[in-house]
Amino acid sequence: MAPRKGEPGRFVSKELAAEFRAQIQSGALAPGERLPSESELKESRGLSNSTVRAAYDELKAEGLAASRHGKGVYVLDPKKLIRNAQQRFARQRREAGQSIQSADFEGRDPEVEVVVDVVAAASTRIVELLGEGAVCRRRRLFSLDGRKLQMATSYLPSALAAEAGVDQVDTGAGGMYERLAEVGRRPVTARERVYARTALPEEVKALEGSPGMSVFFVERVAYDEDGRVVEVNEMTLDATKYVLEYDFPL
Amino acid sequence: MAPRKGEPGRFVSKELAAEFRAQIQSGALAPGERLPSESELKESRGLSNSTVRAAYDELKAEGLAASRHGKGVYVLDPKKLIRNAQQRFARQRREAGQSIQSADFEGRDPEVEVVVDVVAAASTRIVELLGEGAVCRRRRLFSLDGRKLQMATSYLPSALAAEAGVDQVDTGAGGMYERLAEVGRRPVTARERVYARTALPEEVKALEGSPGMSVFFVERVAYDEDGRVVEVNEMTLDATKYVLEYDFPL
DNA sequence: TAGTGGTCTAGACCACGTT
DNA sequence: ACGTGGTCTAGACCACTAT
Repeated sequence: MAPRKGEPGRFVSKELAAEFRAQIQSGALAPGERLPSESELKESRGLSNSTVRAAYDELKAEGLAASRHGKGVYVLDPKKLIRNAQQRFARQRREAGQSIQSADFEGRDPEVEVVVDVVAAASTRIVELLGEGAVCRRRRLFSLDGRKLQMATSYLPSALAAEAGVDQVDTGAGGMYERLAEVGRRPVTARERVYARTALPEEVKALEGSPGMSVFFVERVAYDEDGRVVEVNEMTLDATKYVLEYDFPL
Repeated sequence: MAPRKGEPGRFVSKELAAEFRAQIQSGALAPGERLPSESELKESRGLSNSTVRAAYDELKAEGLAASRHGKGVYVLDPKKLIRNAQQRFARQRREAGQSIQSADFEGRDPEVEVVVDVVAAASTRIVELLGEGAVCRRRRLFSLDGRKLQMATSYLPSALAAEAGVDQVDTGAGGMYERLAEVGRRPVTARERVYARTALPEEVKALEGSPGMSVFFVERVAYDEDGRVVEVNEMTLDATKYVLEYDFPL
């Protein structure tokens, strides 16, 4: 066949991707709809399966579509959860007895799976931030409507964690930060560093996404009044479902 | 051949990627080094070129490596520029006559290409934020050491842009925000929304990156004292080269 | 001209989900 | 059993970079 017809730089798979991209963005293909199957396109357009796959891989990486093995490739919903770093910590929410994380979900009911384990060997980055010695690690997996959204791992100096009683699964009304405040170590400022990259294979599995999906990696460091680090939280967020929002003075 | 040897779920390309990923992260393969060529691996391991490519594509998407057509695949430098949203606007820098953007580059000498054009048809999102009518669009492309880092497009109400004189290429000492302050419309707060996804083909070309690379898309909206929108800036940043940093009170 | 990455074909086989 | 996505092969041809 003629894989190319015209000037160089025009590639069948890119054009096919562009075609579906346009249809998705114009709304001609609505969220939840199924794209044509590989074999369908292969036959109707005289392509090989790899070419069709390359096109679909592009759309999946951009967060426009996702595949379900054995079922098909589906258009994703472009709506995203807005995670506002400051609003999540608003005083009225904390005092109302809500946990910090629940503000992410705008009144919805997130399923949170909590794992607690004390870790002897922390990463060099965690040791750099929290100092030496064992740290208490709290790990959470957040879901909404059965879809995995975010993994979060919280690190604290082990002595502080024990003192504040946050080495338990249930940290009580107001969440962990209230417990820290009660022992005089209230976090008052935070710094977040945001990275973006394609998900590693294990992250794809954990978040139940497609290979090629983008993720945010967020490192949040919380400081008390004296500037001491009281918590480090490493988060991996599905970037196809999240927008990060930050307000600040100029 | 035997493409698989053992339990299912083990894939040659993923294992190959994991092997090089480990070597890169351990430092056994240093930044700037060349990975084995496709044909080399193809022969030495009895694989097809597509399998090797799949492995390298994974590394490229994760930002660990990048390919140069006709030359080879090279390990990327994991060091990143830290873009602190607040520090960029620190008063002392502005008053010292520095432009806002230059704080991104930590004393280095960025090459900035500026394009100015007035646009009649703005996107619906821009119209939603700035109101109707024409807007003045300033477009910049930032490079460092010849590597493209960031594209930024700034939108302002056209009347305001003309009044403040920022429809020129050179916005003068202190940059655009000082010009706005001089006409009584100093921006005092901002909100940034951060998206992450795989780069579109045109973005890959503009940033001179590899297909599959991740990018940040940042929408910054700046408000004056009265809460009016004075500027919207849409930025696309190479996520393999940038970390976004935000400080805030809790 | 030789070596490299980039795209594509034609076909095989596997794993998942449904009927 | 059948259709779907996911991986892989073996080989072709093109485009870019160097010599």
